[in-house]
Amino acid sequence: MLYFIDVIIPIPLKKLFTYTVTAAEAEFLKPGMRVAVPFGKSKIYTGVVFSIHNEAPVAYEAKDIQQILDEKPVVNDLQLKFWQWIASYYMCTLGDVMRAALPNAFILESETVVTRNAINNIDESILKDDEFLIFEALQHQSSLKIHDITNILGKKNILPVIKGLIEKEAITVEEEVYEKYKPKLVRYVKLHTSYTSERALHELLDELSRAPKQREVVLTLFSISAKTKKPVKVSDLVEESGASSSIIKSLIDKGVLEEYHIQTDRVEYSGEDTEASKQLNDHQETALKEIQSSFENHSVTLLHGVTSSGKTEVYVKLIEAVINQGKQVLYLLPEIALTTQLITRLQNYFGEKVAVFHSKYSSQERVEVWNHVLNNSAPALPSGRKAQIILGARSSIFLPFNNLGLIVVDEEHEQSFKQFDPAPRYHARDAAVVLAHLHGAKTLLGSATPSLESYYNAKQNKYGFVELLYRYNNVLMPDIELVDIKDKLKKKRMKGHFSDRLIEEMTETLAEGHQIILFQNRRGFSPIVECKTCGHAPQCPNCDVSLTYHQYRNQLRCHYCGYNSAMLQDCSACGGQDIDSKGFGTEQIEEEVKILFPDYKVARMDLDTTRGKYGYEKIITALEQQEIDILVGTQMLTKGLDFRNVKLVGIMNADNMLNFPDFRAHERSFQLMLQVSGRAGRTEERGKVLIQTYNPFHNILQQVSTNNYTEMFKEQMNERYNFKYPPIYKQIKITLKHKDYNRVETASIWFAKSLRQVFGDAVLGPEAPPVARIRNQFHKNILVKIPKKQSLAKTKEAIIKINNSFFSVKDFRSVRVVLNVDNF
DNA sequence: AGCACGCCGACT
DNA sequence: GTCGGCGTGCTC
Repeated sequence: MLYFIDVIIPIPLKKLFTYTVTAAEAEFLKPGMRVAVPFGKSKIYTGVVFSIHNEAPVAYEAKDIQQILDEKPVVNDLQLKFWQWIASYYMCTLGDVMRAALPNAFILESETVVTRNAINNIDESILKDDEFLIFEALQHQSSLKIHDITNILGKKNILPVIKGLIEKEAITVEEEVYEKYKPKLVRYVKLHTSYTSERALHELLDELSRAPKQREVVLTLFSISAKTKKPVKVSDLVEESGASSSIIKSLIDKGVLEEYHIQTDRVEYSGEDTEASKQLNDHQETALKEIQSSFENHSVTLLHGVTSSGKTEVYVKLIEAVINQGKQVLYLLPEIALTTQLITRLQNYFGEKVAVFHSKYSSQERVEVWNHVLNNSAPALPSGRKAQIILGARSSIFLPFNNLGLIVVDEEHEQSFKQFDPAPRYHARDAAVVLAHLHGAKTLLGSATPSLESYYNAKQNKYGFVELLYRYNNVLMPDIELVDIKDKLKKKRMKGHFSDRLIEEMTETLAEGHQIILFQNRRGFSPIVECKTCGHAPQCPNCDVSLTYHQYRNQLRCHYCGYNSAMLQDCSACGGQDIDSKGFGTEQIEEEVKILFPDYKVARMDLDTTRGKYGYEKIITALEQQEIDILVGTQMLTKGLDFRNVKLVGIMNADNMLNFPDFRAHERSFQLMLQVSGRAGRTEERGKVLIQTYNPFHNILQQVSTNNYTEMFKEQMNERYNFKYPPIYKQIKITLKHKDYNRVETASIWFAKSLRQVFGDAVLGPEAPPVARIRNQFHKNILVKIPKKQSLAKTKEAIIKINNSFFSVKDFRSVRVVLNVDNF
């Protein structure tokens, strides 16, 4: 009997690949184990075993696998099912899903290693110059990597050189696979066993009296281990004793100290003592009860809880109940809401049982979290299980859970749960619902401003629905005031971008010793730079957008491709000297505040100031410690931050969000404004929010100022219905990209025409997006709107069919096609 | 996606 | 003449 395995390869190809295995290998292998397999002419890839069978492929000869990489599956059966769902729902390949799901360090890649051919004695004179250089380098080093060779020769195309050397039998090449994950070892020291007796110890100390520094080290070692009663790290010893590591080394060499290594976690769980969860207030208690009873007949429940209503405490109670049943919990949050504030809070309750997983972790750290989750089925620590609660951003839905009991999706309305690039373009909230279903678990969606989709699902009784309408400690919702800046301008009551009302409120708030948050939904100093003489605005050379001025580096930057150049001194079109900045961003607001309130400390929070691992935390801590009086920032400010002393929130300009060209602009503006407003007055005193706008009678602004979610929902749903938008209709966006404009043009017209033959006028476009060229690629969008009663599966089938015939047209082959399901 | 193969322009 | 550009086709 012959044995074969079907393998998922991390490349965007539809098919699985079949390899031969021996009977013994077939016996050992299980789906979800990793294997290294040869692929193409020379590469070795990491594949995940999908199935083991006896059906020999007919059209080709299967290759042998190179080696098995795991003892036990690293991916479980539920995950493989989940991967398949993602691939089919979001129209991508299993390979795409594998790439996104596995920590990078699990996906090994081969490297070509060149070694000297030891058998033959080569006549060096037959070698060309480049060949000789490599040959000579190999006299000194036993092997070279492709990368090294590129460096030695200083040119790109080195393959002919290697080929030449192989032909002349001077070298051999091999593919080597490296395990990328290395456990972290920490160096410890202890006193050598021969000194354990009292007498030997005295002798040692006498002996060391002539080496005071070494004696000091030994004494410090005693004091540390007496204090902590734990093994002593070399790093601690160095720090405590102030001795250099060479002194420690000489003690080890002498045999006084003994060194050893212990494997440790890179990710330390700092949660110390577990604190009991808080007593819920009556409203929270009711909400908890309602959620629990809702779960009895709805596997998904939406919790609509106003800002500062204490949703987290309710989650904590639910989580407690689930982990007491020995099940796992996934707590999903948008990336930027994963702040130390929340992490510490949960660790205080659950200690080591909490593990955190997000994009700022290194790939080594991710492997550790992965393994903790994977091994969770086996009891680990007496105190409980490590990583039973995962607190993570969208990609944590891919962790190897084996018995989830509950998924909490907090800030459910956040758009950052949707991945846009690369494939799989999944929405973590929706995928989480499916994941929970696979585990027979419950899903709780929570938000102060639910997405229309979820609220609609709740209204349709597809989801359960629970409301929490009172703030913690019964603090009143902030008082929201709209300021008409058109009117203020007319009456000359604006100072820069600040109305007299805002300045008044700010002055008062600062005088009372409270803090202020100013929200400006745009980064950069001023979005557009324009020549006053000819009106020319500098453009990005790679994209169809104007460059943005960033004051802190005096740079012009492109927000799409990252292109940057120094700020121009004179206009590149007419040579005029007068260059003006139009519009405004966070940087300019910060500047103006500094001038208006010179005695107070101002800080800014946006993408530019929060780069780096702790950039974000620094600003948050500074605000908490009240080192900052006024914080100017973008979207980031809205994410679940809890500042006690902020009393005033100013929204500098509401109009630029409302006028955004997107069918969700109004919904988003509502969510954004209410979320920012929620930062005001979170303890005792009622907060104040000022919204500056040119159009105070805009329905959304009225709804924000009265905190009227239901009204907003009703009105927006009406529009969605009229214009056939989600959640009434489903939609799939098809984007075509190519560097040649005419090619995308004809290609997209062809594509849309074929779609129309099937779907009629449910097809929109092709249309050029607002930014028609990005990174030198021209874009065209086609939108397919799908009514509720039309089968989604059949629709996708039809699209795939059209896509396939598209690629059989020769001229279209080089056009990139991106399929985006639920592209919002 | 990579990567090889193959066919054309611009340079030591 | 070669080096290096990218169009085309294939990967078990």
